[in-house]
Amino acid sequence: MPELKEDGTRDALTEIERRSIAIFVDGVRVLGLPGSVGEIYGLLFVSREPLSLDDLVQRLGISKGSASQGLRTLKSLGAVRELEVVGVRRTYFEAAAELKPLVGGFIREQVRPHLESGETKVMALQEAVNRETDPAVRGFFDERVERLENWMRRGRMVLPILQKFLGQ
Amino acid sequence: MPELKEDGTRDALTEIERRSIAIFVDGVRVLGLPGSVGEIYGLLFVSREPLSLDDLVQRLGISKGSASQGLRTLKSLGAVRELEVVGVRRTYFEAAAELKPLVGGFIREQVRPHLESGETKVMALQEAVNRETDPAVRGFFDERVERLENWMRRGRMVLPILQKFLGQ
DNA sequence: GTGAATGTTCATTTTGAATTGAACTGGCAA
DNA sequence: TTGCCAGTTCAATTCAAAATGAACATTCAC
Repeated sequence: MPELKEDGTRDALTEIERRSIAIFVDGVRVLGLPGSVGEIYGLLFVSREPLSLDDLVQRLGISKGSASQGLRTLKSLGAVRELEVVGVRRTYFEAAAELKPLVGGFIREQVRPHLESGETKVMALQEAVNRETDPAVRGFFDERVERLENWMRRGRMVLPILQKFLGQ
Repeated sequence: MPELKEDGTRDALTEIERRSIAIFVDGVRVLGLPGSVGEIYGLLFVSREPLSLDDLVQRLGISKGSASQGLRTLKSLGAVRELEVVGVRRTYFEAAAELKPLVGGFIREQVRPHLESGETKVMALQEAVNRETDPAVRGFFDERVERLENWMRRGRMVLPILQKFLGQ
């Protein structure tokens, strides 16, 4: 059930807002993040004024829970800036729209952890292969493990290149 | 319900097979592909003999439907080679384990389509913005659209760099 | 302090993607 | 021709991730 303002109405999204949201919902889905994160970022991206959590809840018709969790994710990625206004309790958010920190945040939060868990798993495979004694079989498995290690190495090396290229 | 051999048994996976599968299930999940695709590739990757669809069904305990669909995906990515043996109807598969074509296949099948649909959406946003008349508002939206176009451009440009770096 | 406003957490529900499995297709063999 | 084998398709089911919303903090205002 969509959340409504106290008067029971809800400001409809403009076409521009809807199109921006559509772009980022798709974008974050590709990156493996939930759609609500894309909705929030997409709306902030075309907002001239910063928005509060309650603004997001009302305009997007999502739950407070989703908005809170989505904002947490965006903060961890460095994709939103938090604006503390003196004398006002509510915190406001705006989109951080510079590519470099976005790419950096994504690599740090999403890519590196996966790479690392992959490396752990390859090491475990390596050990299982070391227990193999038949030399013919062993040669084949060694080649496979070596290949995986090579892929991992390239994965690690490509990240700084990506950052350099996409940053600024 | 897992598929069984006619005698009701099923060859258990070796530790090496299980570890390889675990690596690739994770790997393909990150890329947004279903886990069964990772299971199939993971098993093929450490198989010294090519395997048939029925072999995969039996060893992995997945349905014929999953195996068929998974193999189709892997073929489209160029991640498996099909071996036609003369006089034998069954077709056999082996893992294509060279990084370059894998990266190329992934970019062609998964990345480019998303990039293109993104570009279409940005164009639609552009048009909506063009209908905006208030000059102050217009300036802000123009800057946002320009930024998106810049991101798309970089996305397109980074692909060949990735390919060059990961290929060979 | 107390109450109201803001935001978080998490058990439950919902939703959509993955998987199943039965029906089907196409081709080969006898 | 008939029957069988290998593989595909797709409607129905299952399952995991996302979203909800009510209960729970926290903090500010008075």
